[in-house]
Amino acid sequence: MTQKPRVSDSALVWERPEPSSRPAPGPLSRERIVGAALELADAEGLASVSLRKVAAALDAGPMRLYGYLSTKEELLELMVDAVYGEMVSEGPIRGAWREALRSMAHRTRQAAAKHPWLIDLMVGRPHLGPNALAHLEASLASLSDTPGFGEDIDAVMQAVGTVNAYVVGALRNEASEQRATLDSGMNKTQWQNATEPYIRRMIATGRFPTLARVFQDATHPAFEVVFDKGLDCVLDGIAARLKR
Amino acid sequence: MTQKPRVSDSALVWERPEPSSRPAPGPLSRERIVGAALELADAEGLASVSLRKVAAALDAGPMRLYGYLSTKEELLELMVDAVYGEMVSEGPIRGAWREALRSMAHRTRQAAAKHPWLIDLMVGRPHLGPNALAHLEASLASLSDTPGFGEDIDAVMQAVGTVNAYVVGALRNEASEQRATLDSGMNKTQWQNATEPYIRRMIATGRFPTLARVFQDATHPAFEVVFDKGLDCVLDGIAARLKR
DNA sequence: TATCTATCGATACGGTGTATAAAAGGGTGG
DNA sequence: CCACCCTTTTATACACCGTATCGATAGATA
Repeated sequence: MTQKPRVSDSALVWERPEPSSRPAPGPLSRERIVGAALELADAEGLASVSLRKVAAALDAGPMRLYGYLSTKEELLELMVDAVYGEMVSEGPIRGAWREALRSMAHRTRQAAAKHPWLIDLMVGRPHLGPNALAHLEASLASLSDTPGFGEDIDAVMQAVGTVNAYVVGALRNEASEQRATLDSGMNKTQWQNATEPYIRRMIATGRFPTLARVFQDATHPAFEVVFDKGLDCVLDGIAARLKR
Repeated sequence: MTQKPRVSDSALVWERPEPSSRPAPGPLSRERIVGAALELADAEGLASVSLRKVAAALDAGPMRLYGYLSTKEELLELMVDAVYGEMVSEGPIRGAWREALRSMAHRTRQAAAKHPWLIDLMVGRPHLGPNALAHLEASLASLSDTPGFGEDIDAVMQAVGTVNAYVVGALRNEASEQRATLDSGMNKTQWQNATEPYIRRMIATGRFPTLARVFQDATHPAFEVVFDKGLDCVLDGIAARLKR
């Protein structure tokens, strides 16, 4: 049985790279499994994270993973918690409540930028892993000992929850807008060229006058600006309820 | 080839119901397809919405659907837009900007309550269907002619976007918390009994002092209360930025 | 009525998560 | 040192998925 040569590789050994260091077939661990899953997700998207592929990346059969996980869902939870770990390891949160909440939000946003699949996994599943709890604890702590909140633990919880809700929703917005361009094989201008005529035609029906004004007159700021403005808005709301 | 009898049915014709009026094998339409998909999703969850099952519900082969859709993704988009249609058909939005935004948020929340799968489909995909645009138009319109916003279309867009982001994030929170109990075959108390000891053990490590306080001292209000408080908070933030 | 064409359906392919059971491996008792 | 048992790993298999391909079929047109 002759091996089919891979045309993508050079024919000469000398300029052919070594077979990208496969992880030694040695012992497995949850950490290594999650690591492989993260790499796969970062490189090829969440859809490519299948138990078979993750296992293959570790030179193992799919069923081997079931010694460490009992469900694919658990693998996904571990992936989310691993990212929370990255966020927590950036160090403690400094500043008064407003700065604290803002930097929590920015950390999440950075994590979602680094791992575009994160936001998809954050929705639809509660975050109970140790790192997620640590992240939450950090948020709560930096609020609970700030002038204004004092002992009102309910207000702290409410504030953190509201900001988190906004952050998740806003990141989803960004993600779905960016993904629609990139995910479907099109590049950005291709997608714009595909959807803009549609929007323009819809507007031409006259049924969406305000939308038309948005389309024509509005300055469409960068994602980050929109995110920060909305965040400031939420923070203003918290501030307003604080001094009462 | 003898047909295997379905044990769930009575053996006697007399008390056996007629085969629940299958939709005549007649002509298909996008509307009928989406309707079948909605029914399936409402009854058995989003995971049961497969092209095969949807087609079967219409007495058709799976491939038949590809005359009306070119992808399962398109079916999902149509489902979302159908729900937007329900929301829009509840009539125009009344009141000044604050009431308007509040009722938009509540409409979305009601829709998500009626269709638990909705929030899963709202994330990860832009809402460009005609009904989604109508819903957005309604929001924008009711803000753009309200004292305070006046001509500032950017402010209108920002306000609507922020509220929408919060709503989606908050609904995701509710959904994932509720789903964790119901979705995994457990009922509510089962799930609580499964997770509470874990949380308690994590707290016992002493690494989460603030979380511990939340667990013990906080009053855990109903979902709706939390939602409304957060919403009011966001609205306060908008109000604060308005008078400036 | 005959032919063309658009639609539909059967089949098939490659993929998925995971249940089941055989195989292999390592540690322990005889 | 061998035989046994138990745990870990692997092979196989199942049911299901989205959808590409292509022959059958039926409706419309010449």
